[in-house]
Amino acid sequence: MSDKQPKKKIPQMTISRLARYLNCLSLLPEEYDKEISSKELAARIDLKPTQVRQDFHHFGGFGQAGYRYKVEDLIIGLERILGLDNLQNMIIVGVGHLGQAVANYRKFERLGLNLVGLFDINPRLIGLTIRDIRVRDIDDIPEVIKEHKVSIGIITTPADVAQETANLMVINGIKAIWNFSPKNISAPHNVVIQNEHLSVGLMTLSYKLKTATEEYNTK
Amino acid sequence: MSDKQPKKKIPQMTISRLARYLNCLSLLPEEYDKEISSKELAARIDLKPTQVRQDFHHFGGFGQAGYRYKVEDLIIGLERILGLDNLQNMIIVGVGHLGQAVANYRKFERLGLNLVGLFDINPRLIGLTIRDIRVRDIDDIPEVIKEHKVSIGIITTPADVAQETANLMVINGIKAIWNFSPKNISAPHNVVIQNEHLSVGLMTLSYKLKTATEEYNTK
DNA sequence: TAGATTGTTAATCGATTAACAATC
DNA sequence: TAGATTGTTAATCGATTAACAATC
Repeated sequence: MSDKQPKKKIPQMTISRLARYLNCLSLLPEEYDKEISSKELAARIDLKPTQVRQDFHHFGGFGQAGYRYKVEDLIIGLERILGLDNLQNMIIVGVGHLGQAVANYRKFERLGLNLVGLFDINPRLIGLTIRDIRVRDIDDIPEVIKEHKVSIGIITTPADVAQETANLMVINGIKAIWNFSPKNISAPHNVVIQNEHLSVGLMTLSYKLKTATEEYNTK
Repeated sequence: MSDKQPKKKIPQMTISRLARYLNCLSLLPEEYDKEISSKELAARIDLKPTQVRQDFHHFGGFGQAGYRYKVEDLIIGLERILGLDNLQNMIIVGVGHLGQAVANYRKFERLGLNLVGLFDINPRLIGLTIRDIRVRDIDDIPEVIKEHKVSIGIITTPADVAQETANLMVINGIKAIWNFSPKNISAPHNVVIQNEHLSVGLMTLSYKLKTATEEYNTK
């Protein structure tokens, strides 16, 4: 009953929540090792139980009326929905601090994401080894993409070369781009782009701080 | 007409879009130097003109019927709404690659956000100077917060010390926390928290890649 | 049985889009 | 005037929440 393909488009917000459910489940303490209810899961990430069940309902549900969810079933189901069940190879272009920070992100392996290449133009960085991967010149990108069937490209370059980096990735067949540069990049519509714009988060924080301060001051 | 205080709670999505509007406006090419229409602005970030006007309407609007928006008015108005018009001081705790990447983020100054302290426990890092700021021991945090009236704390520590770092910030009076560690942190409800969880973005990308591939395969 | 649970439909709520008067 | 524009209300659309049958 948990294998239904969704007919309708799944809301973006539901996808974000699925990611948060999965995160939460993988960090669960001992006592929830085996089973968890929608109520308990919801409480842990500050949502309502019906929200959890409705989100799962898009995919036919992961449990059975009367029983609580089996944690293992949830994890496996969510991973399959999110496409984390089959291995994807990734490269990082731009090995400054941000690129090295991303390269050292510990969760990649567990998510079935495999880093196979690091690239830069800076001769000082080329030859360095990070996480057992040697930093290579960007000229080697086509070769590595072909050799490892890379599907995901991560851009951690300066903004002014982000677009040409994306172009290079697209030409060589990359299907998804995770963009950390502050500029929006464009690509053919069959290439998926996820922008990670720090400024949006920072401005949101600033807004929350402002409104919280105002509330406090008028009390 | 652009100074109305909103009575009702502003949707989170509206705030994110305001941030994107502001971003877009600050990157505008010459020809839009002076004025821009809701249609043009919307097109640049893939939205509908009515969405833009409705978002602005929450705050009473920024223009006048018949005229296009004055870019300068928009920028000033959005900055004020987002709380970017008065200076805030920030510190970064954790000066690994991620911390250094954030410290080097170029937009801070323009957004009225002022980095005044860098902290770590690693003796190798303490004493280093980044962006004219000397890395200090975390024991100095209380002193610096008091001296500079720091309101924003940025956590770029490993996950296992994220919560205690947050506690230290809260005790010393910090009002907003920008958390880059993969763990959710908790704080009193009068302290604002913005989590920046990479895994959510990465899982979203993975989901998009999966569904795009499926579509392609069934065509 | 009583209490707790999920799946699922229906009701509510909120956000986006459309329509249009007012203005230039 | 005709065309373009914003502000603002109304209509539509979609997402969240509530309710409840089925199940344990």
